[in-house]
Amino acid sequence: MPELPEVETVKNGLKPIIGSKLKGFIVHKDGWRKPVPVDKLTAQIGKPITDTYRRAKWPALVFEDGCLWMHLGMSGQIRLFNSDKNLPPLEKHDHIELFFEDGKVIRFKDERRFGIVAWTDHPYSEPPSSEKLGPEPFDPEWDDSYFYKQLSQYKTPIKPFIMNAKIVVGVGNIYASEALFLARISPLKPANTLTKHDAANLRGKIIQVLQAGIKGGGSTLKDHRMANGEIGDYQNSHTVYGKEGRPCVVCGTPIVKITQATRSTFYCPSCQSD
DNA sequence: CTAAATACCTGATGGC
DNA sequence: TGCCATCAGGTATTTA
Repeated sequence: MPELPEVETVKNGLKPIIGSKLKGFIVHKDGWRKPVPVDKLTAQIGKPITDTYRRAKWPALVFEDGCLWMHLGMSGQIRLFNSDKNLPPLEKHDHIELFFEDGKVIRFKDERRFGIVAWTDHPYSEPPSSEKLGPEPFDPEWDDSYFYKQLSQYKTPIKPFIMNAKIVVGVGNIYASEALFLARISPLKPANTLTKHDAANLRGKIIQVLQAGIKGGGSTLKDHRMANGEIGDYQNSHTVYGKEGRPCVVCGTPIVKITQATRSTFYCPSCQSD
């Protein structure tokens, strides 16, 4: 599911858990890419959630002395139930359950198990990403001159470039194609060939599509769910992603699908010509 | 150092 | 109906 808008939607939907104290948990299935931090979580029993948080595509439950991260991988869902009475039956890939003293329950489901459950000491710490993460797209630190300077240093095609979390976090395969379409920039264009005007334009469109995605509750292609189980809406606003062969909404030219860095890219070869 | 390829895992879909 | 190949929101690790 999860690019920035989907993770932000999940994080916001988990807000009602703030103030609830952890009562216990069950790991129905372990054997993830990283082991579930059972000892760290056990140490939090009796302690309250103080906030919910997001950094890049990592959502977290914040405790007084650390963060429980639940990265959603490609197919993860985090569901919040207000009462342990009349809980729906456990589903096949509900792998972890958190129980709270007030009866609330959080279930982490992940069919493909590309997700990661991890603990870091200190609230609002950086997530356990393997590489140092770049700036948040909505952070004023990520401005036009910073972005342009980054662009000028690499010849990587712009589409995989903006998906690189070292450059800016949160942009995944859907929103990268959508932002480039709005900016009328070819996904194949080398990063260092963008002008200052292109950079400012693209930065604005990235922010625009991410904000619109959040407003729409994220894009549900298959797995994305809000914390209350509802699907997102923003897939209905996609202009190019998944639209291969369909007419461009601007000029009518059929949308083309190509592969870049092993990922599908969709674009209008007319509006987004080199 | 960068950049590209591969691996991780389950399930849906389409061709034959 | 079955079997095989391909593809899917991401990222950590390996290979060049």
